[in-house]
Amino acid sequence: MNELLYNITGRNLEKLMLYLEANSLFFKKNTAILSNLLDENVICLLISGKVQIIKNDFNGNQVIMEILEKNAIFGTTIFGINNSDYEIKTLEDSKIVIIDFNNIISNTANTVYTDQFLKNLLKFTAHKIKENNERIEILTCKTIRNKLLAYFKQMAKSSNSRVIYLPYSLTRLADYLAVDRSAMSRELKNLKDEGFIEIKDKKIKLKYNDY
Amino acid sequence: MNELLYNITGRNLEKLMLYLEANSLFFKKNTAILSNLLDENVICLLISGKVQIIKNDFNGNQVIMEILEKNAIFGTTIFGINNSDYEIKTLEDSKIVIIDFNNIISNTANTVYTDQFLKNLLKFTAHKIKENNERIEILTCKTIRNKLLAYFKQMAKSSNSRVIYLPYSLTRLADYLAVDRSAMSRELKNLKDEGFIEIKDKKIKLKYNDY
DNA sequence: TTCTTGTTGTTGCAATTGCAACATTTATAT
DNA sequence: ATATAAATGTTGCAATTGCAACAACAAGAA
Repeated sequence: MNELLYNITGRNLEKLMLYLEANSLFFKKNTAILSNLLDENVICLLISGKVQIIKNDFNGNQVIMEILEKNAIFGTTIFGINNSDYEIKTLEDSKIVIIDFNNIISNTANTVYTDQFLKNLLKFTAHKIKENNERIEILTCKTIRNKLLAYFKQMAKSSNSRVIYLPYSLTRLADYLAVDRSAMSRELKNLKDEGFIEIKDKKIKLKYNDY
Repeated sequence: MNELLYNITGRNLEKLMLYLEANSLFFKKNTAILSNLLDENVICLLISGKVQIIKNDFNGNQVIMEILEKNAIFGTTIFGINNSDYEIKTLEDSKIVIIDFNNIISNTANTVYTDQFLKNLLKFTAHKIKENNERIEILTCKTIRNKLLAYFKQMAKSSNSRVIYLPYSLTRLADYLAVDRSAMSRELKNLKDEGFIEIKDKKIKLKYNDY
C-alpha cells in the first residue's frame, strides 16, 4: 500500500481519487513520462512497475538519479524534477496515478479521507525535508574527509551505534556525497590507515570518540 | 500574518491553537530556546521579535546560519535543526508559538480550521522541498564555476530573464554554494574576463546562450 | 560455464580549491 | 562626523580533488 493512501480504503479511496481528479495512467515499458508535465506541479504514485529518473548533465551524458519501485512517490517541481534536464522513463510496464498538487491545496472538501490524505502527504513531505537537510549538511562540508565524517555521524546517530552499515555501494555513496569515487576511496583508505575507522564490506566501525 | 495561519481567524484560530495544544511562549532577548526540545519534532511560529540559528562547527567556532524575523517559521528535526550542534537564540524579546508536529499528524478533528492549517503547512513544506532540491542541485556540482552557473541558471529561470539580481551579499552567496569566498571571487572574475557575465554590484547579466 | 556488467582499489598528474593575509571600500552605529 | 564592523578584491601557496586509466574481483544473465 502506498503510504499516501494509508488509512484510506474502499469507497473513500474512490471518492478521494475523484475529488483530487487523480488520473490513473498505464505506460508501456521504456516510455518517457511526464515530459509534457515538467512545468506542472504534480505528485505521482507508482502503483506497479518500475521507473527511473535520468538527468542529462551539461556534457550531454545521462546520469541515472534514481530507480523507483512499486509504491514509490515522485513528482515534478516540488520533488526536484525542475526542468528539462530531467527525464522520467519506465523500466517496466507501469501504472501511475498522477495528482495535481494544486487540487490538493485548493480542495475544500474537508472530509475524513481528504483529511487523512493531507496528513499522509504532510508526513511524507516532512520526512523528505529531513532527508534533504541531512544531505545538505553533508554537502556543505569542504573536504571529502569531512563529508565522510559528517555522513558517519548521521548514520551513527540514527542507528544509535558506532557500527554502521552502508545502505548502498561505495560508488553510490560517492554520488550521494557528490565527490569523485576514486578520491573518496583514497580518503577512506587514509581514515583506515590513521586508525579512525575499520571497514569490512559495507560495515564500518568508528574508532574515534567524538562522533 | 503568519502563512501557516492563512485563512484562519478569530474563534477558529483559538480553537485551532487549543486543538494542537500550541504553546505561546515569551522569551527575553538573548535567551537560548528549544535547547530542551532538540530531539522533539516541533514547529515554531515567530510571532514577534527576532531569532538567530547558530551552528557550532567542529572547530568550535559559531556560525550564524540564519536570522529570522517576525512571521518566520522554524523548527527542529524536520527543519534541519537535528542535533546539539545547533543553537537557537533570541536577538530581541520574542513571542513564539510552539506546536508539536505529532499533534498535527495525529489529530482527528477534521474541521474547517484544522483542514486549512494542514493545507497551509503542506504548501510551506512543498516550497521548502523545492528550495532544498535547488540547493542540492547546485551543491552537487563539482567545481565552483559549475556551481555558479547552476545558480545563475536557476535564478534566470525563476525570474525568466538573463539579468539576475543577487538577493544577498557575495559573502553569503559563497556560504550558500558552500565554497570559499575568495575562491568564488576569483572564479567570478574569470567568468567576467572570459566574457560570460557582466557584474555590477548585485546585478549580473548572463552573456552566454545556453543558460 | 561463459559472457557481460558493475564494483572496488590504486596511482600519477594537472587543475581546482581552501586558506591566510592584506588593502579598500561600503555599511552601520554612536 | 567618526568609529566600528562588514563586504569585497586580490594573490601566493600548499593541500585537496577530479580525472583518466587500468587491474582485480564479484554478481548476474544467457
